[in-house]
Amino acid sequence: MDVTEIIDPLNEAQREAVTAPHRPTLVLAGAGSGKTRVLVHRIAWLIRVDGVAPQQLFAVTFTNKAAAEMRQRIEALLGFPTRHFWIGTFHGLAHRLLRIHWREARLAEGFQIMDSADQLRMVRRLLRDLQLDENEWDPKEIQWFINAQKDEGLRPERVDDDGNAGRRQMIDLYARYEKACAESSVVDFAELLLRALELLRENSELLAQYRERFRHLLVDEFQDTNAIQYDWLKLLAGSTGIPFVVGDDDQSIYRWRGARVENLFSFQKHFPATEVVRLEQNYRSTSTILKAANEIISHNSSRLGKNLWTEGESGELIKLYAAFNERDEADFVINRITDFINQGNARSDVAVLYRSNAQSRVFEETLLAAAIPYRVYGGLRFFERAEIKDALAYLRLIANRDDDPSFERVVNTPTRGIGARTMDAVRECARETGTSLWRAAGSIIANDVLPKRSSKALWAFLSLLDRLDTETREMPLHDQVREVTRASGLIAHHGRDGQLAGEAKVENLEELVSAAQGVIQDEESDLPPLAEFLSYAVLESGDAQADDYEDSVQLMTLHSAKGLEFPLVFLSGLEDGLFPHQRSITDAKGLEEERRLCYVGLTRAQQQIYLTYAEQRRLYGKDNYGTPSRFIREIPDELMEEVRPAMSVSRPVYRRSRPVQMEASPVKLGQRVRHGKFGDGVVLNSEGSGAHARVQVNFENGGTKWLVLAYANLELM
DNA sequence: CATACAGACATAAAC
DNA sequence: TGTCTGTATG
Repeated sequence: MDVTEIIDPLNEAQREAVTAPHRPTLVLAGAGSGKTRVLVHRIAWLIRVDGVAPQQLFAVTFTNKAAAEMRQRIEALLGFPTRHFWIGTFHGLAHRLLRIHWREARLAEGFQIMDSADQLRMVRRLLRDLQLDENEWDPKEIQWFINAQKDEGLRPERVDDDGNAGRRQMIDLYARYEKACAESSVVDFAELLLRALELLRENSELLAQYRERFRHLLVDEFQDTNAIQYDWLKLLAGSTGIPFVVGDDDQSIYRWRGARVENLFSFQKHFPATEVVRLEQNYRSTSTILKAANEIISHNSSRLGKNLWTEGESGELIKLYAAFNERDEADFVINRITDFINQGNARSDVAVLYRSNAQSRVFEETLLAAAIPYRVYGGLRFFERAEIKDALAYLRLIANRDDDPSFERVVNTPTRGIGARTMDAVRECARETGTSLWRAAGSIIANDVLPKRSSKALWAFLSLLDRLDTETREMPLHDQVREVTRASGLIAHHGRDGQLAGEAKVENLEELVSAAQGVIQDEESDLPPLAEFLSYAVLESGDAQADDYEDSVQLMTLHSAKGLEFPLVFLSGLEDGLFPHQRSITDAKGLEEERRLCYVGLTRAQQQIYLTYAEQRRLYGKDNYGTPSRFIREIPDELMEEVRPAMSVSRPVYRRSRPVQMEASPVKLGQRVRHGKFGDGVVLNSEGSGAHARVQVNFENGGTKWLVLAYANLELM
């Protein structure tokens, strides 16, 4: 067996991880240390050397992009297709399980998935039905609440109201929301995970079957897992499964989205025989950049601890530019970019990073003025565009008539004389009889309670859908999609307006037809092509500007930069209040996450990084006078040089001042402590105060533990 | 029923 | 400040 291909390109630590014995393995992989490579080679090793069958693998990532890249690299290494491998996102794999076992999961066969926008509409409708004021009950907040509970694995019955009336109302809304979802046979993203978890938890035979099958559970970006995702892993692993997780606590930047770095800390405790491998050699950045990154992140306390190093050169110093205002900042950045391009470099080798999306505007305007092509990450994606969602709503209704959110969306799009009064009557009827809008509409027509004209319009809509269903059922998917966009009147509707925008919408609808052509059938879940396409549209809605192949400068938030790398990086808006963001600045955990974000930003750069801040910044129409970010101060002077435009009056170089200490908790994160029984360790986390204060300690001789401060008798060192 | 206008809203975002 | 959403209006 030729294993050189798998082993040769690896360094010692990577090799140790890839060839690790079949027991729980935790790979702590620093930025640019070859994390994906390790996962890919591990899978190849398991198959080629250890004789593991592909169907015994269960490999999870967070994005479709990461899953696709993993697939592609495995195929390149193994030389055969991985179509039937269980490699995908948590949501994608959960969905696959639910499609196979929809009956056991108590779902309708044709259940549909709602995206966050659909979910918000659903919440709004619920509030309207209950006649609750949207100003008092913020739909977004309710949506957030519901998702947060689901992310923690909590059904309404199990959420504690803390004796708080407002909270009780939220819980009630959550319960009603669940009921509405069930009546419409729709599930939201969090529901996919929770339902799949419950499916396995409540069906011991199924669980046994899958435990037997999936022996090797591989998880990418483990620091980003939330409570249910970790529960999933633990449940599926049982005592026989072999988890192999890769993560970096220093790159955990999604706490606000439910991610728990703690999962990384408690992994060893849950899987006692865990082998830990640290990947600390970096292949991406110059040593100057790495030193700065290491230095910054060392100001964080709750860390497992890692130190990146490189065999590479020290490279250029980090450049710091103090701009007068945000326009000056953009001018400076774009001038540097112009120089870089004029030296013969590709535009796509440059990234401009910022903390919040609002900052992109000035850069866009300046790039536009300089006629430099650019690409902004984020924004509306193809399957999220209004006209596409309209078309999908028709298709969803064909697949599942009870899909209320879709019904609401298109009953009167394009307009067909079904107004607010008619819909009020339909909703009222649906609520009273506890059925879907579709059924309610049918019975309202039958009972003849509406004015003739309204009744006729409603009937026309119902029969349009029935007709579309029967007439297109036997067609190939893309023909069905084409026919639906035409017969629904959507094409005519957008084509009619004669505007450029309308033309683009028609083109998008045509694009949807081609997208339908490319759908690949999942053999195991055996979905009809339409259902396959619809779930693909929600779960894999793709990039915002997928069609942009022109060589262009990359503009994105720090969050979307994670996982990417560029020879030249600009880290902009380094002002206290902007980065770190105002809303995280007063909270120790929030601030540490901001610092990790800064660490992520720095480690994106391969050769050169510029840090910029503005002394004055106009944001949302208001002028702000910021102080330079504290993160700048945390970089040693000798790694940085201040640059100023040739013409400007010289000013004193920005001086470091004492960092401000802010910490309410009795024991500081990062504090070294000694315990009578467990020995020495480092405080990773803390919660509560006074008699209830607890701290999480990472002990040197194995494992992390939560201890009640009042009893633990910890000795501070 | 399309258009105009007022008002809300702006941390980050994958599925 | 600019954009998006919902509603008032002709």
